[in-house]
Amino acid sequence: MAKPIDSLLQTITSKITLNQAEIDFFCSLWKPRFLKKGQYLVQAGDVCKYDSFVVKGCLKIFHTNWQTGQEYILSFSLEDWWASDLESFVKQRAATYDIQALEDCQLLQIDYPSFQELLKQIPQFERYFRIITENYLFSLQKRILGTISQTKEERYKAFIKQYPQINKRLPQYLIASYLGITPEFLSKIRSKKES
Amino acid sequence: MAKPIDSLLQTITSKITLNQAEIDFFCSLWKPRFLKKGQYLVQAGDVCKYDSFVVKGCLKIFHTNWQTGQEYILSFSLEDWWASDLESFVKQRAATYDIQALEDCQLLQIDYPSFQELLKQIPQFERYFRIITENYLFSLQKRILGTISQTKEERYKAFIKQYPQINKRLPQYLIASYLGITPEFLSKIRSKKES
DNA sequence: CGTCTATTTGAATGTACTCAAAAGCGGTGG
DNA sequence: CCACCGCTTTTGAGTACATTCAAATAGACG
Repeated sequence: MAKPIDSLLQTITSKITLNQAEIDFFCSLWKPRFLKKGQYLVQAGDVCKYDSFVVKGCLKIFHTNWQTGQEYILSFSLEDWWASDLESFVKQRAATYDIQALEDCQLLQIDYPSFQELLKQIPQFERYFRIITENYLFSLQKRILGTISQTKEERYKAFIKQYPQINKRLPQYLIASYLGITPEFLSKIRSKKES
Repeated sequence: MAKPIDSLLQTITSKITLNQAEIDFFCSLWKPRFLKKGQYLVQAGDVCKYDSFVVKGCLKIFHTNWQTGQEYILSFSLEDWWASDLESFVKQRAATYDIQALEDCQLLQIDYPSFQELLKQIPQFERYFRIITENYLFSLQKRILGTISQTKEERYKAFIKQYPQINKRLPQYLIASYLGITPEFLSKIRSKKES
């Protein structure tokens, strides 16, 4: 039966090759963590002590405007992806984002000292995290181009094409927040398409 | 008298420490390149063969919609920053962006094999490029939050606050393209502020 | 001075939002 | 089993934000 660590290990070894001693060391650094739906993984203002890998479940990374109480979702973290305020984690500074579980979640966590030790002991991870950071960056560049070149309706259509499973899995008001549109307007877009 | 390579070296050594042999090796990998205003550094469809450091001048990285001919500026590259289609460079695939000089430019370039050799010979650079990639990523995250949470007028105000020098240096229609607004509307925003 | 390009201005239009009310939907307890 | 509660989605009217298009003005450069 598959252990939680296996999905993390598989994600890693699809990009870099490790020997058994490295695998054992790597696996020893991660601790399981469970979150109930609604629980916070990180709260803005705190230092993000852990980088978390999502084994099962789904979270939102968002910013809250304290003037209006309005939430803006920066991204969702689903299975086989990461959930952290990366800037807070790598600089060990106060987080600017909140991270909250949208479903019951199973995570694997590494703390900052262990993360530094990992990079030191197995320098390949320096490369690994450079590459996944780059790939995330490329997706953000595409998203920015979308926001400056498309109408909100076009952005929604592109979203359901790229992430059909997220669109089905999450309520409309969260999708709307991610896209930067009102739930009412998203409702109108959706009803338009079916006619 | 300062050589072009000095500004690159200073940027690098502000984050990592190199010995003299490493400095010499590093400097040997970069070749100067000059561009006249209007010249292309990269054209969409080509493979981005070089990573370029901007010693002097200014370029735009943009995407062209072939249906409409409309250009959308992803970012500007000014002194002490980089100009490349990073995804094209690191994966040696066809570029999706064009890069064009907005002024006469002085660059330093490294080709892909030399870049790989640099990472291999001096693994510290693996770390260095991970860190600057992360920092660029954080700025993109903030930009995305801006696009989903602010009106276009608010985005312009945030832009001039963050990049007053770019706002003065470049014509309005380029700023408008970067912000994803029309030049006419930007004109109206600007005239409003002065009243 | 003339030409080319960039900016400004205004009217008409389109896109998306606000606000309010109604309808849908899932869970819980009587 | 149904009634009620809380939360999400839908719908519509009115409004605000931003665009399009066209024409006038301003600036840069030879």
